[in-house]
Amino acid sequence: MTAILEQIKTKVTSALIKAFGEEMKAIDPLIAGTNNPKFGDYQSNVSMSLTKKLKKNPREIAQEIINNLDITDLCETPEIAGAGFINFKLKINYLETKLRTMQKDSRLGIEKVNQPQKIIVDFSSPNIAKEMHVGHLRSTIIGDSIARVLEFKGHQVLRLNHVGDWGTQFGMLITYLKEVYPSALTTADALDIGDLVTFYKQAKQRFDQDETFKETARQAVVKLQAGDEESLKAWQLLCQQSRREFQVIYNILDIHLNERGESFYNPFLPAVIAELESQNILQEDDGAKCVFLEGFTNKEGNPLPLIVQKTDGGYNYATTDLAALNYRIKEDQASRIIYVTDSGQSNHFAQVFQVAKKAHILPEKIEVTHVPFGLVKGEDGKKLKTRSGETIKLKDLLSEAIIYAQKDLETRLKNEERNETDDFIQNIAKTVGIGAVKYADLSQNRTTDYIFSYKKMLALQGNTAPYMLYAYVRVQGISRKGNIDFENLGENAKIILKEEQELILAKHLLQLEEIINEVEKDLFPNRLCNYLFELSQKFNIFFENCPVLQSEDTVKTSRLLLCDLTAKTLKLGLSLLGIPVLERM
RNA sequence: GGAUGCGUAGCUCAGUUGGAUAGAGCAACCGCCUUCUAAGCGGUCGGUCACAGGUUCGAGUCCUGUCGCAUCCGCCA
Repeated sequence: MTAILEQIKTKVTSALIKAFGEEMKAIDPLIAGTNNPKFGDYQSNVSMSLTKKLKKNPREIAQEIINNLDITDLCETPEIAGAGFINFKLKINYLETKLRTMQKDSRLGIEKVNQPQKIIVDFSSPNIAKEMHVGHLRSTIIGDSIARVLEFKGHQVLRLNHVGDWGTQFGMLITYLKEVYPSALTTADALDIGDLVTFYKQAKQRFDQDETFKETARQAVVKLQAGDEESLKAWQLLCQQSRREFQVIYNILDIHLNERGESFYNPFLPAVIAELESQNILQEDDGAKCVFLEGFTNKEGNPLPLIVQKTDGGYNYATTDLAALNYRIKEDQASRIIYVTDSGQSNHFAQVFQVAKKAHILPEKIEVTHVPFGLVKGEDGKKLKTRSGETIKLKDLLSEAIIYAQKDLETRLKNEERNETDDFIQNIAKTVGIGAVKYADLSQNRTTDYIFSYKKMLALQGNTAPYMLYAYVRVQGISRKGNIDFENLGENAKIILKEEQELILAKHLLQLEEIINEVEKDLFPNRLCNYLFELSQKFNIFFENCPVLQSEDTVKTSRLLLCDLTAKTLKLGLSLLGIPVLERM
């Protein structure tokens, strides 16, 4: 089943060719949804754009397009309006049969892509020996949703957790632990992860202040990178412990990832340098090996280098990223690579990609995309911190959301004099709490900073997870009350669209595929959120105005089908955001 | 100084390759539960789309400049 927009596009294009010749093949027919029902459901803006080319007035062009258009299966006769807009109004019986087809299909009529791509989504990426904190929230949630959408479309997705398990930080930590807590380097779990973080901070302080310590730490990195056994053992212990901690969070969030940290690429780093050298783009500057960049300058206006090997011989993250890119293209055979990191790294990625292109590591046909996102800020508009100024641990943030949701629920149960089991309450609190955190993040255009507020994300009205979940619950309420089995409404059950509210809901339901295709292409999950919010609103209006169970048979069946399709759409849409639904709440 | 992003209603934000009258939610005020979960629905109020030019049939959207905010800027990742 092809999205309606695509079908109209194809038909208008062939009408253009018929009317004005083969050269119209390259012209985008400029089809878009209308912003006002009086203009129908879709419009083409192409006539206005062709006036110069064809030396005719736009309404004339529009008329010729319509004369050559074969669209009677989809739409009423198109009308010309305003400056030369062509308005398309979908036929009701077309809507009815198409909706029924969707409702019967487990994928709701959405086809998988013809040519699946191998796509890498690089997201989450916490640092070993540190706890996951609020800074990892967005990458984890947005990356997961993007991966889910691409997987649903049938692509082969490799979800990579590029954990920070290598580099200067380990030299620092190992050197410091050797001094103050040597058993942590030889015994598993000798330290609590929280203490490890404390030691890490102290190590960082020493590193910044104490030159001798700095030098020892640097040597420790070199030793580690050279494969020193004692260092490797210590490093592995720290990694294992962190890994288990991360997994707790991933379990709560229901996120699956393949860990492939920076260390994985360690063996390939020298080859990167050799490659850059052989292509004559490597230069030495102040003892460091660099590639000089185009379009990046320092304060004096001189070109900025990308440093790939430090004066002490160590490698840094640019080197790792180049090696990773090379590996992902050559070994993983990825044709699209997506990096979900904060927008502060935009420069870095632009630089790495530039060098990779220059060095022929990155061919033209491979699509690499940095998917940037803004900061998480507190309600005061500043970077989110605890009251005492500490970074907020992700674990704490998530449990607080669950507690908040539970309190809300318990107040409501009390007011409504409902009695529910503890299991029921726990389950709802978790689903609503975690769903709210995810949804709040995903529903905002990711490029901007976003203000984190439990109160807003858990609000029962507005563009929030609870609102969406409630719409779903309402449908389930109908089936419970009426003892309805949605899967057994009869093969001949029909959707009949009569009321205004039914039509509005129906037309919106049909847009799902267009939206998912957009997210697949542009990687903005907030479009999907917006769609689901509008769907919920439209369903609620339908629910208020169109009684289901009390209606006479054919109307009742038709409305039940609409309810079911709405519920299925919400469930699928939310699942692509990583949010499960509830039967009751 | 340079790079990138942002500036839309009192607040939080949408706004699709430029398209017809710029949209939600919150807040404020007014209505609707003997009917499928009122965690809902309807209504009222609220805008020089930062500012100034430009491009064109048409600009919140594209270009130039100005102002403001944020993030980043050679050996951390």
